[in-house]
Amino acid sequence: MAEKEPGLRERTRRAVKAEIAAVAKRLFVERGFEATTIDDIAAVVGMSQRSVFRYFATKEEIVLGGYDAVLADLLAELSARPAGEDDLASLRSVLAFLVKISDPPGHRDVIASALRLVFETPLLYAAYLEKLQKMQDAIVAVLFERARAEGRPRAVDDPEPRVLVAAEFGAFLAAQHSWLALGVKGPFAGVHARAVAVLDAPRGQAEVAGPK
Amino acid sequence: MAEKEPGLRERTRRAVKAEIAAVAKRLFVERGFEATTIDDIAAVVGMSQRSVFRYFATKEEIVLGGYDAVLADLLAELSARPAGEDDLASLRSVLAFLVKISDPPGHRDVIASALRLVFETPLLYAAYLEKLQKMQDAIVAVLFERARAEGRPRAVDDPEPRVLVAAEFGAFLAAQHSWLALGVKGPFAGVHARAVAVLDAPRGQAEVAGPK
DNA sequence: CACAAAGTGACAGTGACTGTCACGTTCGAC
DNA sequence: GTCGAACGTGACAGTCACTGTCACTTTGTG
Repeated sequence: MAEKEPGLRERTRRAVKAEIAAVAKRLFVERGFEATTIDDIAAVVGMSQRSVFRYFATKEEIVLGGYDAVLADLLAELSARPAGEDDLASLRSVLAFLVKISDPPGHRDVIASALRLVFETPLLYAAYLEKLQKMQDAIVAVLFERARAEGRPRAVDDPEPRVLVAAEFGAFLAAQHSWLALGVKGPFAGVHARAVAVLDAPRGQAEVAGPK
Repeated sequence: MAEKEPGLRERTRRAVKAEIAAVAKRLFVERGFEATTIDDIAAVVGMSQRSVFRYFATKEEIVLGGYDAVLADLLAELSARPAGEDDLASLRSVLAFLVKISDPPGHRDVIASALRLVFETPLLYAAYLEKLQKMQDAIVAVLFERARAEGRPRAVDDPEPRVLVAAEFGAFLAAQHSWLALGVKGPFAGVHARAVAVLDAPRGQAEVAGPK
């Protein structure tokens, strides 16, 4: 629906967008997100403030805009799951995808500074939480729809899909925090696996001997 | 630390604050959050825009400011738990408190419109997510500290407390969504219990027969 | 080449929020 | 009771994210 072959216009647009984002991210990391104005960014890129807003709707989008594409990919991954697969299994494959792109090989230092920026800037952190929530809402909608299509419709107030999705995303976010606390060293997948293990541990008697 | 006996100055301050909040919430529900300016509110209350900002740091705080007190109560509840109690049990008592105040008897219609306002206004929803996250962060910090004080310190990158807390809060939020989807009918505690049951169900084979 | 669509700069405007200052009120010491 | 300090407020000016508009240029297309 939106996937045509590039086309020169679209390609320049993407290039400009990428340049703005690159410049902006650098300034944000150097001076801080709030201390950097859109005019600063526009000046460095060499365009008017108005034009920057033609590429990004908000200041936060400059940093987090990439997650719109991620959301689309997540949904694609989800609808590629075999019919009849249970929700948790589908969900985990979606999360595995998210985990994969959260630690692209060879870019760990870039990811680290970006992650730090987002987690340490309240405005960005709030926007990030909103993005994660949007992903969850979209996934939940698909799970409801899938249940309906497979002849086992769920009541509108059935909390199960929401809870499952929220728990998985909660573990994902917790893993990102732990990874950051660790200095973004080592593969994220390992940290995430430990987080998911907490979810899988039988409830009611927490305290499974932790790795030490 | 902040709990002294009222004192006239403090009492008037709280009264004014409550009046601003009451007026603002009415206007927000009537005209929408974004369509209502601080000047509108100031005009109705009969004060200057500047003065409104002396009571509330941001527009969102007018609606969500109450959660600062909730956070304090949550932490009080948590530190009142018996030493040695396992994290999940303590956590559940904290959540029970949150559930309780989320459905105060006799105010369900007020809660319903407030909940709808928050969930349907992106700006407010993001701010609400941020508040919930702040609560989680504070609770996680206490759990880490408690573990240290009890002689079983956790590694800084141990994801367990974060995951447990995130899962519980995820279930809470999911329950609020389900409650809203249901039209805010019936006790919230019931909806919440169903949500928590999903967490407690053994993993790996989701699909426990749902209520029908 | 012509023409419509798309991109841009310049300008003005809104609204959330902040700093500052002068003025009036109030609280506590005496 | 009174007086000075602390506090609350209105008025005003300023910043910054964001939006609408318009005239102008650039560019893809037939």
